Amino acid sequence: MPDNRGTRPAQPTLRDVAERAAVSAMTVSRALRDDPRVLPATRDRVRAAATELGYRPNEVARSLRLGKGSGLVGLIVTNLANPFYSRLALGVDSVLRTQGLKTVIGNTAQDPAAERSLVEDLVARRVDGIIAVPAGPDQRHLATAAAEGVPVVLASRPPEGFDADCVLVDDFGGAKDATEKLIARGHHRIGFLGSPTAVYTGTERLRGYRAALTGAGITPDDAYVRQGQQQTAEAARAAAGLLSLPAPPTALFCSNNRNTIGAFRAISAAGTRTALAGFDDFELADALGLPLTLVDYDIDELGRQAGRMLVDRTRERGGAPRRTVVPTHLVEYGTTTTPD
Amino acid sequence: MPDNRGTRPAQPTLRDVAERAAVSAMTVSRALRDDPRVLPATRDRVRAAATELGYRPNEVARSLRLGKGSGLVGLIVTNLANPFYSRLALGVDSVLRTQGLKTVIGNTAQDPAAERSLVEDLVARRVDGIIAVPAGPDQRHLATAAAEGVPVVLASRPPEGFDADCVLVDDFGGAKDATEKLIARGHHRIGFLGSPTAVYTGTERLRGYRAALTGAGITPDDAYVRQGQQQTAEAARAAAGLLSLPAPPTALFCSNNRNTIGAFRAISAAGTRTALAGFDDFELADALGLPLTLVDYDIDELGRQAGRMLVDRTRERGGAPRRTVVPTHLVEYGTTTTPD
DNA sequence: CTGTTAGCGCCTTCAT
DNA sequence: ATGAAGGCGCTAACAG
Repeated sequence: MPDNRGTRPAQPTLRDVAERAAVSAMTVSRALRDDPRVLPATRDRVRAAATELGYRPNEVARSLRLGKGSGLVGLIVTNLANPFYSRLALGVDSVLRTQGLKTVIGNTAQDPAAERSLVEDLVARRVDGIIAVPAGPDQRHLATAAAEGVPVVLASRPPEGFDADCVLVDDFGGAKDATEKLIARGHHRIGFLGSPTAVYTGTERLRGYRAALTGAGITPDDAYVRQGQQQTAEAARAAAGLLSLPAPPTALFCSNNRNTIGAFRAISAAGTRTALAGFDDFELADALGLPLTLVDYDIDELGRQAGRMLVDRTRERGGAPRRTVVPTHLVEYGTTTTPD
Repeated sequence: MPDNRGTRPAQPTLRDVAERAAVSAMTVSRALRDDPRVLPATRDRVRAAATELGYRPNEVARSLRLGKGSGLVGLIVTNLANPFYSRLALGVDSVLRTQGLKTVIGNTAQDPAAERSLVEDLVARRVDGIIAVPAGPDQRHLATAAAEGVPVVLASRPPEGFDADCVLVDDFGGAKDATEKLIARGHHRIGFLGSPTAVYTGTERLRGYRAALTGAGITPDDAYVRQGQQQTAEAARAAAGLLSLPAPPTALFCSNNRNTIGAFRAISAAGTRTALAGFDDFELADALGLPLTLVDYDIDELGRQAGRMLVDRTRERGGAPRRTVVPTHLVEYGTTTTPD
């Protein structure tokens, strides 16, 4: 991998400003940071010199000297194009920016190797912390970072194999609620479409779905379960598969918005009256001309809580790891069908 | 604004590793970077010591010493929650990462002051460049950064008042094509819904809309033009306003996806057969049960080109500013209505 | 109020 | 093949 950090034309330094203002570098340093010990007249002179030279403090040097972090917090997500992650990022940033911290977003595109190298790079840059939505079950790179004293907060998944703060969604409860709603409407054969099995949120939501069935005296049937779809096209194919079973499900529960949208397309194409429910709200869900039950929750709040936890952790290291859970609620769009 | 960069527990440095491996710091530095001048045996010993200590090279110190950039590129956008910007970010990052550069995303939430301070911070961190989608017409902060030698690339808007590379979309042509399509279907009274007037893309698209009308011998009527809507709700209100005119437009052209979606909602609510066209494709556009003509273009490519331009610029400073334009094409969803 | 000294962690240069 | 000196730009600590 080529190292392309550019050769920068030399920028003026403290000393250049000092020379021009006929003071010492130290005085410039103080004047520019509004140290009250500097004579107002001197301060103004220094300021003027700095402006004339177009002086910019070098945050890199400052950071090194202060021996603290860089004022940066790394946020690791798998796919920024998913509105879920971009909203999360905004929530995180809204909190961090009030604390003078900058958010560096790293996109891993689901690649564990990319995630690992990203973490290493962030640690090397001495970030003040890392907020991550880990892609896979192997979190050793995060464990290492945490062990080296970098505050780590996980969002939407719990830590595996080490201790860290985390902010979760009520995956189990939300999935159970939505499935129960379908059951209450008279559905017995309910299909499940979900993300890869290795993903925590996926398995929790599957658990919730099964719990709802069991609680209603319905035996979960794995023939109605399709897991592993990440894109809407795959999800549509999986849904079509379920719909063409000899005894097709009369309702589908989808564990995330990619699967819900895919299922919607499959149902539209098949022309059936299959009821649809899913995890995650999404734009235009109300305009699809199909009844839809969605498990909604405050993504921004998820991000804000993650940001707050990280800030707390930069202040008080040590202490037991904290875990909070963001609640979910059901949203209904259109009118819901009942089985024939 | 509190400065919350955390106090980090001391991490092992080169010297710590040197002591443990019983060599000098210099040798450690070389060994860790695979300098061939180091005896393999020594190198292994050093490596072992580094691992045992959990040593991580300090990128901050490295960066300072090398006197080059930080290996970071700042990307400034107004609203990450808009899929347009998150896709752009992915396109940019896909190019930069192959060059060993990291993308730092800054969200300004349309606030010019936030944008200014973001630029300053990036310059202070000695980023290797800045890619920006400026929020407003005042670009002096970017001009300053450029003048100080930081490569600046603008995406989707041209530089105002200074020279810089930029990557644009064929705003004029796309808007003209879409409007002509509506005209070809027999529409004469065509409304326009757009973003704030100060935004370049908005004015270009308005120009395209007007050019199509004029070209067809229709006199543009400002009574059919509504500008300034940023959110779908405002756009829906503006569209409803047009639809309730004495002689309502039989078709609407929207200058971005927020306005298109708002217009869609207004048309649905009003129950009219108003034809709809807009700039930007969006997910589920095909599922709205309404005919829709959209101006589509490759956002990722926009990002990739911006990334490439920046990389080029870090290598060869100087030279005339470059400007490229990403082409657009029309996409049709559903069947299109003709005026009564 | 201002200046001097020293050093953050690393790497270039020049010895050895 | 390895090491010692010096300094990147900045600031804390201690003069004066």
